[in-house]
Amino acid sequence: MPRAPLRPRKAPRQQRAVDTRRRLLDAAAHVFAEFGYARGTTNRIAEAAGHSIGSLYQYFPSKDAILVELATEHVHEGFAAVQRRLADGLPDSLPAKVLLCVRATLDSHRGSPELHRVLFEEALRPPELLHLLRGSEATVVGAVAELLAAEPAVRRTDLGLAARMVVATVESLVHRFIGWGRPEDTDRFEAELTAMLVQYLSTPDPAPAN
Amino acid sequence: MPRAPLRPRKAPRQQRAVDTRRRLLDAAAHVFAEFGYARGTTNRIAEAAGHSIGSLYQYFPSKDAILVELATEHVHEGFAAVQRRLADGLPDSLPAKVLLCVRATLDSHRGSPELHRVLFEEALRPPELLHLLRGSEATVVGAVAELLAAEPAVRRTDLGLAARMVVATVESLVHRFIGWGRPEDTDRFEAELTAMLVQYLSTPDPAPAN
DNA sequence: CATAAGAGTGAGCTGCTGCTCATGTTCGTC
DNA sequence: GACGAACATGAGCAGCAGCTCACTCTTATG
Repeated sequence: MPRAPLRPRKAPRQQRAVDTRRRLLDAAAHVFAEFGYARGTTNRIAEAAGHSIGSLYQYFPSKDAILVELATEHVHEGFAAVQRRLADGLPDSLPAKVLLCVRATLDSHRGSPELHRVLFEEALRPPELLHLLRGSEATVVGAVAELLAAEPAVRRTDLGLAARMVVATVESLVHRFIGWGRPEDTDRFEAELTAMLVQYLSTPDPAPAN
Repeated sequence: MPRAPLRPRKAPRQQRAVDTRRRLLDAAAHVFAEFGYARGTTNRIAEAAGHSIGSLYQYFPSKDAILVELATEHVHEGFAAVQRRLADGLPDSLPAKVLLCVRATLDSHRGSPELHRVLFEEALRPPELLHLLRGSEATVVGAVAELLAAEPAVRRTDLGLAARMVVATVESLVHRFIGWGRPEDTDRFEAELTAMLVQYLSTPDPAPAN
């Protein structure tokens, strides 16, 4: 399993090549979601895409490269979704803002929770993936920290720490809920998680013991 | 990769066989932690244990069986550690109780966070592992729910839900912190997480908007 | 139409995986 | 010390993984 460069060895120039590349990527998403990374073989991906294994290696230099590409797309889509939600305007109250974050995170997991699991938990060996993850996490934490700074209801002193706590909590619990919870409990879960975070944020720092 | 029964094909009867089995298991823990499950090969495990591959298959019917055994041990050790902590007596205040849970969870992750990740995130394909996980989680949630019920400071009405939220939050955030945080920030993290949970638990259910 | 480059193919190579089994070594028991 | 059972060995097998490459088909362009 030699490490190969992750950039495509050939860029598609005709439309059908673009389509082929897309079909391969979509098939990879399905195959990884269904079989996991180790058992999601490149031959299976090519077959699921309705193409030969040769075509796959025309556009992706290695199996890892497909994974990284998929993860990159997923992250970018997540950011785009948040932008779209923010286009309607940022709500006023702290609970509403927190709820917005929770819903945005729920959205980005809903599509294919299994794929999400594979991308960001099972197969985080390729260094490029780790970089991507850390980078996007840092971006999100930064944005949340700014959001908190502009919100008078927030009483925490260390906003960087608070932002990291919020992001980690939302990300982790949403992930767990999508995986194990029932869809009809979503409203309940949203409310519960939002309540927890709002309480945390609006409590002064040296938490008074009981 | 045919599915084989997970029980040992031969029980050790002499002391040296017991030792061999232990060495193999310990080596597996190291190898899985270092290489992950897919690349943590049985040959590598045997080599790391200083035994031949044949010996490995005397005591474990398959690679999956080793994983499941390792996970089972890890879970049992976790329970035992909590029992030990509780032997000193259950503290009075809610914050102290929550802090105890947080510390117990920190303990069980500290040993080898990478192994923990492999066992409970990367390689959760074998059905036996899933059963183990769900079972132990249910046990923990049940215990926490009872603990909450006996605590007057808790104002949540749905204690089952609250218990699930607490367990999920502690488990997830501790895991994240161990993986990414710096050891010298542990006290800070403990306090922050405890504060968050205590605030959540001691707030009445229909969270008043701001 | 000619033609060159782009796109697509799939048999098959290399390497490594989980695992077997025929054989050798050590132990407990008499 | 003899002898059977328990223990340990490791060359090697079957199978499949990622990936290559010599080849064919399609398309854009003159």
